[in-house]
Amino acid sequence: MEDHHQQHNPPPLTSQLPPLSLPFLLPPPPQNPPLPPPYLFTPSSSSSLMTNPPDLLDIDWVSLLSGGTQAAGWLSHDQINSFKPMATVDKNISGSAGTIISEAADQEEKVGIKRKAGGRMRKAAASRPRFAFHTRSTDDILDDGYRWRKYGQKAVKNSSYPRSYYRCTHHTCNVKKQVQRLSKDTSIVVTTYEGIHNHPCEKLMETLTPLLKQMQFLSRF
DNA sequence: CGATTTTGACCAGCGC
DNA sequence: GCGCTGGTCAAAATCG
Repeated sequence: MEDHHQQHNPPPLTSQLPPLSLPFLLPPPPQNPPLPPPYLFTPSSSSSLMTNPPDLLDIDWVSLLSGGTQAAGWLSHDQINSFKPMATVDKNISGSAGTIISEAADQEEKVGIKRKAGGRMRKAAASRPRFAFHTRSTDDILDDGYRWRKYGQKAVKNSSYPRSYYRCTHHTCNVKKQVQRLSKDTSIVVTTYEGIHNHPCEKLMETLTPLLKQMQFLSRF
């Protein structure tokens, strides 16, 4: 890994700005179009995943980037494009679009899962927000601005492509995601997020820091 | 040399 | 109980 530009020394005025959060940056959710029907994701039955998916038109970046559990707003292509500067998401999905296809919080609670592996007890993932979405992309990895470390890969039934398991590299963050390419339509990548980031998006902050400095400078006049 | 990826092993849940 | 499957661990390999 190279530098992460962490030795930026912001001017004193930085501390006077309001705390930064993603919803602060996002436009209000549009009234239309209506939400598509929910597509439930059952961890133990990947074969039933995404039968009859909705059109691959829009992606719910509000939920995706804020780690929310609600498909609160469906964004137009223009709105998606307007987000390009705030994250490098578009780098890997340029010419592509995606959509939230499921929102399955409390799944593990429902089935009462307390897993073990390698002889160690795992933390029960109680009420971990979990949702999946499609992206049409040649790249398996969607650059969502966070840093991930791969901790496993598994061949799954009824799919000719393996499923990859990633964990957020931030020390205190326990967010995970699974990435899998659809065998039915190899141009589609299914990404499932589990949990909520408890830290800001590094790339987002990198992108915004110079902008904030500029705003601070201009606000002095 | 630290961070990340790869990959085989391990384990729990589920269906039969 | 047994086999199958999915999720995770951790040592080794690889990368930058």
